[in-house]
Amino acid sequence: MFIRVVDESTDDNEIVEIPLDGGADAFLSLSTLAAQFQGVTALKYRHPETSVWRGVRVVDGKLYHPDGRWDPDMVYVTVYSKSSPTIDVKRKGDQNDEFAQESIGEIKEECENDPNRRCVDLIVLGISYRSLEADIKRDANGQSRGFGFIRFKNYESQLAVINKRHFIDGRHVDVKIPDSKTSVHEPECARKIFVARLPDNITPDDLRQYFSKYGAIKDVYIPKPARSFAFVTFHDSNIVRQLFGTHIIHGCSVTVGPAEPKNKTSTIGDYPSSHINDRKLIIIVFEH
DNA sequence: GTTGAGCGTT
Repeated sequence: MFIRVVDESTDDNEIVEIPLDGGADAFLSLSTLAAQFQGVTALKYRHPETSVWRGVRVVDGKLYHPDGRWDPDMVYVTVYSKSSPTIDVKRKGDQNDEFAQESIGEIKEECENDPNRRCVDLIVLGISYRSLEADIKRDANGQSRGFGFIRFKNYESQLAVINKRHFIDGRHVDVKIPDSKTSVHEPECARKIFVARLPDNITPDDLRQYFSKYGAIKDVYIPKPARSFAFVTFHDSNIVRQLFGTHIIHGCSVTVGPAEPKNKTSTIGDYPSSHINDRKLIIIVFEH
C-alpha cells in the first residue's frame, strides 16, 4: 500500500507515493520517507472534519497513523525539525535554539546593554491562512489574518531573518520591522548613506564609530586614494533618512545624503520610497 | 466565499 506525500515548502509541490511497511497495522519507515524528503522528521494531515492539522505518531523511526488507518486518498504533508534552514516562526516560550523567542525581561536586559542592537517585534507578512506554527493574528472567527509577530533573543538572528526571503507553507513570506515602509527586498542603496566633504584623515573606523550610534553598521567604504567621500551601509534602512544633513565628525563638517543606486539607468520607480525626496523634486522644478 | 495588502483582542 502507498500513501501520498507532499512537501509544501518547495515550489513544485509534487506528490510522491511512499510505500508502507507491515500488514494490518501498517507503518511508514522514517528512513523510507527521508529518502524522498531530505530532513523530514514527521508527517501531518488535515483532519477531514475539523480541518485542523493533525500530526502522525512517530516512534523509533516509524510513523503510525493516529486514527488507526492510512487513507490512500489523503495527501500527507512533510514536517521538518525546528532547526531546518528555513525560518522558524515560533510560539512564545519555545526556547530550544538560538531562534527561540525569550521573555520580556531577558529582551530588556539585552536592550539596555546596547540600544543599537535591539531586538524588536518583527511583523511576519504573507503567512499562509493554513499556517499554524506562529503567533498569528486572527479575526473573531478564528480565521488567520495572514500575519503575525515574532521577536528574537539574538540581534544576529534578527538581522539574518530580516535580510532574506522566506518560504513557509508554500508562500513567500516577508519579515519586517512593523510600520516600516521599506521591504526586505529593497536595493542595498536604501540602507546606504553618501558622506561628502570628507577630510582625508578620517578613517573607516572613525566613520564606524561615529555612525554606529544611529544603528548597526554593515559596511564602511572609503575609496583609495581618498576622494573626499565615503559610503556607510546600515543593516536597517529605516534610520537612514534622519541622517541626511550636516554632521560634525572629529571637528570636521561633513554632508550626508542618500546613496544613489550603482545602476545609472534606473528610473524613479527603482528607488526606495525613502529616497524619492527633495533632491528629485528639485530636479523637476529646474526643468520647468 | 477555497482571498493575499496590510500592522498587533494579550
